[in-house]
Amino acid sequence: MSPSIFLPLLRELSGTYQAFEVYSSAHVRSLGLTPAQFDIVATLGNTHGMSTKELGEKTLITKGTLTGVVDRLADKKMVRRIASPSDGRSQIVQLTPQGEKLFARIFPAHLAHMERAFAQLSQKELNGITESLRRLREVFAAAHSRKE
Amino acid sequence: MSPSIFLPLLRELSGTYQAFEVYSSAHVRSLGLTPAQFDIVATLGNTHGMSTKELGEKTLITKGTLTGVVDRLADKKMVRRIASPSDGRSQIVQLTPQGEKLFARIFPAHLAHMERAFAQLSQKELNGITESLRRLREVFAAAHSRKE
DNA sequence: CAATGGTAGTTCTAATTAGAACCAATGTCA
DNA sequence: TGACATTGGTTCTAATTAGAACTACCATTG
Repeated sequence: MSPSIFLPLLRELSGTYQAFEVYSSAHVRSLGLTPAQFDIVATLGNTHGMSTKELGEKTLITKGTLTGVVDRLADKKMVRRIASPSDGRSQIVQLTPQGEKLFARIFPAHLAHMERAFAQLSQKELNGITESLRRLREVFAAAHSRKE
Repeated sequence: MSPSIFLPLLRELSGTYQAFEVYSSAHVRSLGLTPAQFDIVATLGNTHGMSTKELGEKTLITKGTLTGVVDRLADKKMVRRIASPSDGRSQIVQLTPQGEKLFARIFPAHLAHMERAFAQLSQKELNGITESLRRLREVFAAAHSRKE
């Protein structure tokens, strides 16, 4: 296989993700949160909280990073940590009432912002793109699990 | 439009990019470079150098970040900065002979690593995914340029 | 040619990032 | 039960990140 065959795909993947980041994170910052903080608040919204581990899995934020992000949200009184009743090692992170209010204010606003972008896509296009992404993810996951 | 319609796409985009990062950057680090540094070396390879501005456009690295990344590569004697002959504000960044050797060693190795992942995809799948990414990028770019 | 506005890079700050080392709690298994 | 590996979180370090303010250098226009 000639290498140049998949290089355009990689460039497009980086460029597309970058375009998403620029569009999304500018809006998130205008709401007063960093993208990582928004991710946490959005994930905790409408739940009773979850362990740091689970939060990391859902947000794709590494555990080492997560400690700092949660620390900063806790400083702002938006989340709190409570001990897990079932596992002495585990912390449950949950929104405070103030965090709930924040969630209610910014989450719909951000959804509306993203919706303005996606209005350009038909349902069929949307599904096709999602499927392409899923396939590509599988490819990397499979290659990764072959461990080399 | 119900919001939930595009959320799976966004999750998939993040997840796919993350899977790519994990697969690619673990290998890059094993070669002794950070992903950003690799990006710079790969972009400068087989050229006579380019301005910091151009380098930033090709690698999608912000100019503020770029200064530090190039600094570190310059510390390792892999790149050097020379004044632009035509523009007094501009710097040309180029690989040193040592940097060229590094490029020759790691670029093909990394390409081969990526190729192991892409071997699973047919040419047709590859084109389809690339097209999906391009379309999605357009959507964000268009929404972004409408400035809101 | 002087004023003015734009551009290329650097610097600064706050935050995120991955990865590795570490600690405490948990699970396993003989 | 007692050794031992595993797991959840924190801590530490080096690097990247975006964004904003700043400097130096163009370029344009009157």
